[in-house]
Amino acid sequence: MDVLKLENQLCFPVYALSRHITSLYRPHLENIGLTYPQYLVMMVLWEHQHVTVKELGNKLWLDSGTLTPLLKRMAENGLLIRKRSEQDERVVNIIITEKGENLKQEAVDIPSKLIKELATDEKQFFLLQKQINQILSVKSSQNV
Amino acid sequence: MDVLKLENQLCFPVYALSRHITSLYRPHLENIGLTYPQYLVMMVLWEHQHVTVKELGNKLWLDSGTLTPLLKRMAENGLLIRKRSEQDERVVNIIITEKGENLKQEAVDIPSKLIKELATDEKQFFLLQKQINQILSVKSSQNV
DNA sequence: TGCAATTAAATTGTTTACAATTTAATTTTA
DNA sequence: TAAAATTAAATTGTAAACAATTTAATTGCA
Repeated sequence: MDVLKLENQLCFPVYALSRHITSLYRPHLENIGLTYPQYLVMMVLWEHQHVTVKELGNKLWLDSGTLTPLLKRMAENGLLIRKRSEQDERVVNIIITEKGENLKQEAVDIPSKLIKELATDEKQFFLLQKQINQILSVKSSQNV
Repeated sequence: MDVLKLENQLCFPVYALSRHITSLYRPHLENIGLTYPQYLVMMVLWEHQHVTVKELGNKLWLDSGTLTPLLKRMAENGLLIRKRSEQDERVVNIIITEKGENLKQEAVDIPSKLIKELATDEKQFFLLQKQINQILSVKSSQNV
């Protein structure tokens, strides 16, 4: 087996599926004014109301180089507030706003829509990780 | 189950794993002067020697907006030549150079290194897609 | 105590991604 | 055959990602 053939790669399907999933989310998230990484931030805030940038980075595996500009954009859109901690001036707290809280109602139907788009039924969705290649071949045949 | 909790997402692990894999590739690819998407292009060229931008886009699921600047950088690095087709002036052919061909020898050991870094043995690697969450939880515990 | 080490964000610079539009060439069809 | 439709790349603009560095605050320890 030629280990440098694209078809023999196991990493490429993960990379391609990740972008495919993001593209499925995009139209739904666009309706509520979010990008996919911003949606991930909102999910953390819907659960916790406030987190530090550091904590957010640990949960999403993103560093401040990615998060700082992303959170500034979200603050401009009124979804959260960036507030430097008074106990430790190095720390920046990210606090969800009323507008951010309200957005949850508009987002609540998105996951079920994604399930429908990614797979034919819920059961198949929960086997997703086992079926990366199969789903990619479906997308592939749709595109050709 | 709260469908908007991060821990209940099935798409986030795919997104996180994809970035994790890229970060594992990075030091190896840096040694031979490639980024991960550029490495994907080289794999196509090592197999086919020449392709059109359109064909490359179909294989990698990337559009000309991504590929054009990426291919220009690779052409600057001498890995390939961009040559507009004479039969159809709309088409741009991407042709691998001698330097690009020679790079394959330097890349040939990378996949086996990745297997070792992603999983403990080759068998486990081939179960990768079934184990996304498990591998992510390993990475998670390493990071905390 | 006071200086070195560590830590948290921010900044800088480069490289993807990708939507939307533009440009130029080729096909189709009225 | 000439205008309309289609196609392939390129361009423009925005938003991630992330390495490397910088800034400023806090901790640790000599």
